Amino acid sequence: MTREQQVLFAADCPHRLLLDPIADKWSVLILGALCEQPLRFNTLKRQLEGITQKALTQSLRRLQRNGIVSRTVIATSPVAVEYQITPLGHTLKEPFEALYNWTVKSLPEVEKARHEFDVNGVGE
Amino acid sequence: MTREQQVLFAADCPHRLLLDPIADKWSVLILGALCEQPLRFNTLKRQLEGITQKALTQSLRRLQRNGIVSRTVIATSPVAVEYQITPLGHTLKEPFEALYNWTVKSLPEVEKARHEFDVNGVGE
DNA sequence: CAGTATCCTCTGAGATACTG
DNA sequence: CAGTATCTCAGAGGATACTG
Repeated sequence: MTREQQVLFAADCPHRLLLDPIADKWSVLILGALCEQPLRFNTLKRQLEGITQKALTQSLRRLQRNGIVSRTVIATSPVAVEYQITPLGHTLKEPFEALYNWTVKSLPEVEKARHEFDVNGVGE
Repeated sequence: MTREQQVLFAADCPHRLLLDPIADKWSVLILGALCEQPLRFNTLKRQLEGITQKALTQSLRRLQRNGIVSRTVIATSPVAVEYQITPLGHTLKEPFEALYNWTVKSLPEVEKARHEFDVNGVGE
């Protein structure tokens, strides 16, 4: 193993750990929505069909803490809260898209492999 | 939201779902190890400090089913089983590295944001 | 050696109700 | 509107024992 890869794949590497709170299912979807435009809590919730209030709050807090989104309270009545992607958060778009492009390109081959496996089993 | 992004971030998109069984913690580490050279079950286990037999077996099966690694039984006594990355699996290296490079570049700014958040709270 | 099989724990996701 | 507080419950994951 090269030195580069030892670092790249070390389990406790702080760089890799950084992805854990950012790359989970809901966070990626939130990022996608906010990349387009700032959104308020309930608008966001409506856009992410299936997310619970609790999950949305938790994800937003995590993203905010990591500097990926910002939270702005607008003192109307009732209060409004706007979430917005930060410049740092915006730089995530490119690597995420690279990964997404891989899935688009590879899905047919993966599906072929799955079918093969499901028919032939683990192989002896 | 552009059409492209609606696709990119749709929760039930089969392309995105493809990442779930591949991009989890152990799978990435296994991929990293196998990228260098084929390895046998217990060698792999020793290299991934902290993984249980169960988790390793499960991850390897999942990766095999998705066409990312291949499994070869060598009929010695006792039996040997060699795991090897497939050409398809190898193409994952590049997008994964792009993401890793992002973490390296962004960690300082993220740490600054975390500190800020932990001191000032959510902000009102 | 390379796994299966079982049991057990314990987090964490979801549903529900409440509030400034 | 934008959350917090509580409860419950399934299931992921660990520890242990067994096997071709």
